[in-house]
Amino acid sequence: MNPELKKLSEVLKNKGQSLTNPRKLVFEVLSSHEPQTMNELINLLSKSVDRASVYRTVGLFESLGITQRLALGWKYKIELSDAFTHHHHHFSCMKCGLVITLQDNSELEAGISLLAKSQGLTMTDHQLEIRGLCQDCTS
Amino acid sequence: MNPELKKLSEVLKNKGQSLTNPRKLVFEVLSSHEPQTMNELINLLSKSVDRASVYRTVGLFESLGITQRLALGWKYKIELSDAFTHHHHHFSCMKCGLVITLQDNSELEAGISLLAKSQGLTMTDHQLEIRGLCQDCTS
DNA sequence: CCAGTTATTGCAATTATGTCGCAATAATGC
DNA sequence: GCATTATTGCGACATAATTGCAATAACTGG
Repeated sequence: MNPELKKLSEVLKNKGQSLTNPRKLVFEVLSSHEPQTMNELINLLSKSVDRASVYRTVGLFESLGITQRLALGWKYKIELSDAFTHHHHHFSCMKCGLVITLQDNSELEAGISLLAKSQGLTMTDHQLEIRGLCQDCTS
Repeated sequence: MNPELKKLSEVLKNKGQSLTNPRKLVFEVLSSHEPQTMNELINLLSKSVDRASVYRTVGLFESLGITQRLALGWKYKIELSDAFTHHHHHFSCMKCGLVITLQDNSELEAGISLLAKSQGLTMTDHQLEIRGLCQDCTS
């Protein structure tokens, strides 16, 4: 079992949840692709997992902090949370829909933490989306 | 006519669009409330505006840059864009659902612009959501 | 490693959300 | 005001998401 899957298995066990086949499959798709819309997930898994189970699995994963939901462009998408990938932000091209993952930037991160702290808020998580035009669409 | 509405009227006229009653009403609800989900909008306006028109109006507003769509918590919500309010970010409490508007912070903004520029991307817009626990839910 | 127990799945039905065509209506320019 | 044109509301449709329940798969202790 690959290390990522092992981690998933542990997280699930810790919360009293079982590692089922549908859950493995959803996790694998999320591990190996860009952020997915629900429909993309459902289509990719259509032969092996039922629609309803994809919804239930994503719901579970979200409640356990395994995945997070982002608004990118006009649709919401699902991706693994920071514990399973490294923290990053996104750019979406509003013309062609391209999504680009942006490298972490420690100064920016520090600024964001500070902003939360200054308001007495406990930050568990954050997401930044930059919208605009990608290089191809700019020219 | 209040100054905000006047501005709306001008923007619409500039783009060859008319200022209709449904559009005024949708705009007024957005002006006077926190970011709204589509359903909140539809329910608040159910006596005066048809569902389909709310969708069409929000679509129009988005395409004209009057409103923008945000992912807050688990749902996407609609709010007036920066031209009609001042630029800001959001905090969402993942326990009670409270949404807090965070003051603009010029250093943070500069960092975000820089990040986009360094990748050769043209930024038209961005949104930051900080998630966590509000003061009440922390204690 | 097997059987019993319990959680999870797949399926079908249902509900919620979003879109579309079209006749009736309201807004704009003159 | 009146004619012209865009917009609305309505009903029908399409898509997305949720639910109940019987069948099935995963976990536990022996």
